[in-house]
Amino acid sequence: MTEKKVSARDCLFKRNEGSFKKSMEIIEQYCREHGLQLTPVRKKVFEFLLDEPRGLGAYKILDLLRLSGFNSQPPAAYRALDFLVENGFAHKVESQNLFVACTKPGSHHSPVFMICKKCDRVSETQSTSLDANISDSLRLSGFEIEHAVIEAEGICSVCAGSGSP
Amino acid sequence: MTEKKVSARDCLFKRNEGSFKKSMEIIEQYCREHGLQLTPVRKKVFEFLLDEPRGLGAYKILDLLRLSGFNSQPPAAYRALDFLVENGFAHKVESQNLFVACTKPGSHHSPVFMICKKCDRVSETQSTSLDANISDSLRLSGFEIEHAVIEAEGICSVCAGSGSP
DNA sequence: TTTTCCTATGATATATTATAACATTACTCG
DNA sequence: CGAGTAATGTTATAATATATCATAGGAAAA
Repeated sequence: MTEKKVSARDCLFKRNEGSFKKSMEIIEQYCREHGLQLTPVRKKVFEFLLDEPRGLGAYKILDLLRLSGFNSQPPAAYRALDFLVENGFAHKVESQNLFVACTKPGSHHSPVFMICKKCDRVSETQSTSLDANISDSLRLSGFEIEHAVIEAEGICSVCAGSGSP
Repeated sequence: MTEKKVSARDCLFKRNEGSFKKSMEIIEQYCREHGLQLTPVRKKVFEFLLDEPRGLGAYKILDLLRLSGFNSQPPAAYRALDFLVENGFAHKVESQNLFVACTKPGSHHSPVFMICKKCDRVSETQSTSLDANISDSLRLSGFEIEHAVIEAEGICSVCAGSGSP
């Protein structure tokens, strides 16, 4: 209960190269094993997401693609994002219209997001007990959950700890 | 294999006139007591929301306003919605870009939505135990929640045909 | 009463987010 | 090869949301 409180991706304010490489390797392997095509544009978009803990809007991604030599139109970005989201490599944060790399790529799960209003960082956790609670609570009302969007806005521990914004 | 969508109005639990009037009366009183101006356009938008359990998009509301003789532009709809949401009379369902009347107007709370994929009906609950769980879970990671978006997609009890609501 | 201020609304324009539709490429597999 | 599928290119447009400045209208101060 002491170790796994905060996702590594967000807790520290710097991306660590080890986990970056690891995430990329994980999805590369996953794609090989599942016959999925991790095409250049899809891989690039995943890189962008890995590199931005605050998440990226689709049009920001489009800009970045163009800067990287992909002369893309909106559908190119959305298609890459669709691929990443469908395969569990990324998530859409609905309340912000923004996309983030998944911290557990390839595993199907019900993510919980924490969005810091000060630093805009988006952290992801998987709270199984929370999921269970939601399921229980809503199942009591006879509702069969297929998917849950859980997004908390507030102040992250780092920003709360530091005196100034 | 396309399953026929059930019209929300054919759904079992129909909107009942008593609770409609009650909601309107509640927010009228609340506005009187708090010096808030429940102007014609604001009141009309709240009526639209009360009358549509599937929720309404901002531009649908704009259409309805025009049909009601308000010759409005988008900001008119968004301003009315801002007013209703800020004062706890309505909510935005982020994952659907759609607005619903609040079932507990005037009280500040953390709503949980259930969105049925078959009948599109949006139901709101307030799960205090759920809130507590989310708070606890995230507070463990040092995150201070200010607001939580919790939206479950699935099949409602009526559409599932599974027992009582 | 007139002025002042504040709130709400009107009106125009534009920003942002997302998808439809159809053409083309390219990859795989028989 | 040739047919079929997946991915991408391309154009256009839909859907959602906000910025900005102008106008109106009532409450309250002067």
